Amino acid sequence: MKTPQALQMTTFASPQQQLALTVLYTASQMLNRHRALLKPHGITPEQFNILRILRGQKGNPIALRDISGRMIDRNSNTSRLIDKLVDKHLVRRDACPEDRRRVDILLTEMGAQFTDELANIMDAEMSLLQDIWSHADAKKAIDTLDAWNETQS
Amino acid sequence: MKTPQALQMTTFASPQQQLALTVLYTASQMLNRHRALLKPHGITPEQFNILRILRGQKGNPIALRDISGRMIDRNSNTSRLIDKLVDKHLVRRDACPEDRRRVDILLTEMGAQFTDELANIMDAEMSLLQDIWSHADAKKAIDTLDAWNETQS
DNA sequence: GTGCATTCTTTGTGTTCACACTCTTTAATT
DNA sequence: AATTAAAGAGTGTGAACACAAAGAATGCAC
Repeated sequence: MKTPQALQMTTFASPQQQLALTVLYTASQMLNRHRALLKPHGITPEQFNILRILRGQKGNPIALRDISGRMIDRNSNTSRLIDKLVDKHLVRRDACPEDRRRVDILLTEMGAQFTDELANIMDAEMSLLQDIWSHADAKKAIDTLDAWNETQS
Repeated sequence: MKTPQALQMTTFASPQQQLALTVLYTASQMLNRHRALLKPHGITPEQFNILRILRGQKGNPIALRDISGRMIDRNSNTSRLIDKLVDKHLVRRDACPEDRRRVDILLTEMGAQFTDELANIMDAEMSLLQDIWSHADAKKAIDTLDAWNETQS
């Protein structure tokens, strides 16, 4: 019973098509798992994604547009996600001196501490992957998926 | 430059972790692609997913509960998605004679024809995958991802 | 039969997303 | 310098989702 139950009943035209559905299914499950892990801390995976990007800046401000570029889902909703984080006092909005169109985003002290705690939890979860996937298999699968990603725009 | 731009700046703790992010990223891109393909026909990937399941039934009714089970995203919103399809006259809701808790879902004639047209478009898209992934690579990647899926509940 | 847990569907609420648009500010063109 | 084009951030709208709770129907224990 290797194939997930949700996809079992389907007959696949080709392994390629099956892989496409497996990727969609796996990503959905992963996101659910992350959501469940973060929920007790009152934050969503989408919001945590932004916190993680800001954490990588180590205190330096970053323009909102650069955050959008590094997000998994490029969306036009970064503003609204930042709103939520500002409401929770985890993040600060500053005017950018050089270009007044831009807005710099910065972790607050509280936000930095909060992000560190969550990062530990997520790192622990991520480290479990090493028991599931071998080094070589992971690299091989990355190459395969990236071959498709390259064809996109 | 094989790695997608959105993930380039990140330093990965391990290939395993990189694979996890690559899966999330790839799925997001795939869904965007499907959304763009279906949009001119006024339907979303989520709605088409249901139509495709119904098409597999070849005219036989199927309980709403079974549709939920076969969807990529198990959600509690199947009712509302069906609502949209009923509004478009693509699908019919019938009372289930044996168990009055259940609701049978059935493609209308118009829905069956509409689904066939869309299925052709999506099949054409899916067949492009064969130029990108080899038979063996696809199978290998499926095995890798399923190894993780098995660990989930 | 009566009571009670279970199954199945629906609905309320809040969040996130895509798409399209506006507004302000900067850059480019002439 | 004035006009036009482009970039960046925010917002209105509709769709989909998770979570939770409701309601109706079934099955089971007693």
